[in-house]
Amino acid sequence: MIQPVIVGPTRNRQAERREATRAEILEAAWELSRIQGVAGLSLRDVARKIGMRPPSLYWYFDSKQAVYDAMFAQGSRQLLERLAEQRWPDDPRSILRLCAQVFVEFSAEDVERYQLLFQRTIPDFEPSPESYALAVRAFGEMSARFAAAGLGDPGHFDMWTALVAGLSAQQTANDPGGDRWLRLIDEAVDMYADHVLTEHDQRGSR
Amino acid sequence: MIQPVIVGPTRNRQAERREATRAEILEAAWELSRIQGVAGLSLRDVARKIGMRPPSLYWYFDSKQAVYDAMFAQGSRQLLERLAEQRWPDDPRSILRLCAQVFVEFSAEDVERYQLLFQRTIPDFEPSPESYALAVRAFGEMSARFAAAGLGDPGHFDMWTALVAGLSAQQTANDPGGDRWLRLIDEAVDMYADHVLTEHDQRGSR
DNA sequence: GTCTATATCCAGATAGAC
DNA sequence: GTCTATCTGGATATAGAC
Repeated sequence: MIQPVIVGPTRNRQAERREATRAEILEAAWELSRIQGVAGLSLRDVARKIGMRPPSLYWYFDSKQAVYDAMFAQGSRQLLERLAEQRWPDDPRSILRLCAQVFVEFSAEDVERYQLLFQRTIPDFEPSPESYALAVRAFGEMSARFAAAGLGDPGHFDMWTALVAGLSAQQTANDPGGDRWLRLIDEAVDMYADHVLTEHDQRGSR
Repeated sequence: MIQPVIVGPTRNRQAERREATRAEILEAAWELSRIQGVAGLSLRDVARKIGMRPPSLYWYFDSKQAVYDAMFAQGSRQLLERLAEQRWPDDPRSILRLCAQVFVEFSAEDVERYQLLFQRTIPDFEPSPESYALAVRAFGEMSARFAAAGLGDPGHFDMWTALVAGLSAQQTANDPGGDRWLRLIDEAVDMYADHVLTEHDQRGSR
């Protein structure tokens, strides 16, 4: 889904073609990741899948790291889109519920994407600052929704990321394709909301 | 920490020596995993680290998978030990707190062990039934503590695993070596306990 | 038990022709 | 843009001597 950047009135057909092929490469990389795991991805297989020889890929990407980086950026952009296309409610509890649903479902629907974006388990891969900034922006969007719900406390947001990350991790690792943890989303949100939307500080009770 | 199985009065010194070397190999494997990631482990490096040539390892382990499997079993046994050595309180809330502390700290103190045991992200590795049974036993122990606290509902236990897995995942992935999520443990347990220890069913309020 | 030597295969990446 | 040919290095694993 990488869109070519059209800089002026002179559309560059070559650049467009190049971007299209880059997108094709990334699509093949994602498909293979879903079969053999994103950590087990090989450029040879990617090339074969799209009917190319491996060296030709290097005209489109400088290295395997660059492919991973583009995948990381693409995944982050997909999450940003997903967040942007929601009709956000006003009620704080509804905001929390929608936010959790979007994130956990986004995670569960593509385990390898989840792993690449959030688990950081691929040896020697770290996203570039530009790509990482996209992921940060996605969390910034969610955080902004929280602020809109009147939940500005950063500690509360950390607690929330732990909760949705946990549901996502358990769902993807222990019941992939099922809904054993997905169906706990609403209950988890209620638990969190009950904890966080009450005015009185409960820390005294520990 | 693999203990030799002493089958009778005739202690087999050879077998003991063999087990000691196996333990040495595993220790080296863990150390290298902490440097280059458990997914990036190579038997060449393991061999070099203990002053052997790579083929010699095959006298101790049939394959790389067997090494991973032994590491998996070892990690599970460590968690079982950790659970067994606690002095468990009677109060339900205290049980929950101790249980969360043990698990999250166990996860945070060794990211690679956490990844091998719970994230399942190594291409082509699946634990053997025997090793997996150890991990299941560890969760069984925790589940038994829950039952002792009067929390028999399996859905509640799933929610609890999500919560502690989330704290662990966020801590290990986003603040390794720090305590940004570790310090939320008690608050998380309170949140969970408030939710789960109340008698009235809160689902009607959704 | 540990070694040397080797088989087999795969990986990422580059040079340079066309 | 894509290819062939190749470099370089890595991996797991086996055969067989000692």
